[in-house]
Amino acid sequence: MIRTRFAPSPTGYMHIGNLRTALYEFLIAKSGGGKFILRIEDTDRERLVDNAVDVIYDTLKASRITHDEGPDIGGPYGPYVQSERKNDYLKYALELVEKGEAYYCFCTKERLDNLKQEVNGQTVAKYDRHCLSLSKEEIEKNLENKVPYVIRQKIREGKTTFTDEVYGSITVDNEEMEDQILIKTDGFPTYNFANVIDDHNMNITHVVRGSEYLSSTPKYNLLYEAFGWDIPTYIHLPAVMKDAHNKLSKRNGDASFQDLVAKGYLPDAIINYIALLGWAPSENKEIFTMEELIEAFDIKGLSKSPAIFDPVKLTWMNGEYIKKLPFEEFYTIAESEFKSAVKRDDIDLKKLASYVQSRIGTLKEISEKVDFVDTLPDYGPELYVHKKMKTTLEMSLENLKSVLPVLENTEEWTNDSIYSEMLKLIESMGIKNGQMFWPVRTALSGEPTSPCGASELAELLGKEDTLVRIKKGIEKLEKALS
RNA sequence: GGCCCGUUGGUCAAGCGGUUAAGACACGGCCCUUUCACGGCUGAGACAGGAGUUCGAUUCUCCUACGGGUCACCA
Repeated sequence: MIRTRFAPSPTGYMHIGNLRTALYEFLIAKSGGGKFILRIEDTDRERLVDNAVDVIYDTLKASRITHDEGPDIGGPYGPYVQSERKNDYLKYALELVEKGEAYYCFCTKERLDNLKQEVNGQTVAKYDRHCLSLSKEEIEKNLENKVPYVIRQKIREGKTTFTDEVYGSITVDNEEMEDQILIKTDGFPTYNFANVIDDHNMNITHVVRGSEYLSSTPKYNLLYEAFGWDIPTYIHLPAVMKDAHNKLSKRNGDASFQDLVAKGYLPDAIINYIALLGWAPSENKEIFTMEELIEAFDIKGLSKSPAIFDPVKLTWMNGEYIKKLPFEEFYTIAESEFKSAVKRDDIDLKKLASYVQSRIGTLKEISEKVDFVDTLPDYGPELYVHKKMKTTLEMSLENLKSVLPVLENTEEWTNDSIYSEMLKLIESMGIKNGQMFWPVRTALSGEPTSPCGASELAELLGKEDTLVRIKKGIEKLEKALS
């Protein structure tokens, strides 16, 4: 059975690349009827952040990426937090020391620093195996004297080849690798080591992670081989980029999942969009529910090259999701936006919302679409000139003047009756529809575009305000023409 | 710098030796239309460069260029 794991370290922030990795891990497991495990990798005691684990839970939950085992729900392979497995790691490291696959190292930080060299502005260092030649007696003595130590993996000579499901077969000369540290001075394992131990003990069959781990994968293999364990299937994922040169990252101030949600993006849309960043389905389709993603997912569709995160396309997709929402559901999630954007209490917000639903890419666009309701913007008279409607200032003035008494005499203030009254007037004046509707729409909204047409605006704003706004329009036009 | 990986329109991408090189976003035009949006139609736009293999290369191999990753007691 396929078992994948998402193994974030709790640093208080879930970036999009991370989330996409979790998604793919989830999809790989689920599309094969397997299990998806959440494991918290908190071996770096200096970078722990409060509540960071909650951010992880909340994000996964909102994304509908549900884990089958994890710290919060337990499971047969617990504990699922690395700090709670601390003692295990030392045991395994000592097993390797016993086998001659690892050794104690008592080198000081200073000595190690001296090994470092500058190469083209980059600090490069390779451990010189100083402690590999220590005698048993020296080691015993150091341990007795409580000299701080680390345990290092002894890299064997030769070449290491591994197969990645995305990148294919890769061979690296072991000369390229240094004797990496397995257990740190503080007794905690390094990420690489803890990863191998836990993945093995938790029966992880598919190791899925970012392509930045491609270079260290040979070391993983050497570790599996040293223990005599089966090597898992490797699936490395291309990076998610901000632009051609930079990855999406917290450091660059790029949006995290939470940021995007706060900006008015729907979690389902975000997931759908990032699923397509680095993966393509075999069918030509773009909108997927999570169930459909599970159904359609195939490792073969994974890409090798990095993908640039495009907020414009995300916004389009989010708009698609918003439009597809049943109105009541849309109103439930958008109500607060409408309430804070419209202070007037005589407005039928639901009606307004029904007009807005098909016209926004994100929830945050609501306020700019409905701002005109509370206060008529200070628009310029040139707004009345519309090329396609063939309207002019003079014509607009004349038509507003003629529609005013008609509206004043309209008793039943509904869209239908306002619309038909206006049509009657248009017919009697022998003008084009747009030549009446455009000036009215403009006078009522004061905006170049509005979420609905003239009669709907009139109904929405109410008779009193409608008449006031048309009179203001007449004044404005008269002033402009004088 | 060593090693590893990558390179199809502005972006996401299909393609897996023979195609008029899909599709989506964005962009232009048209239609629809009570403005805008939606929807429909349509246009422009790409195989990094060079060798080789082959009857035939976007597809296979090599080289070059460019880009990314990695070289920690960080993950």
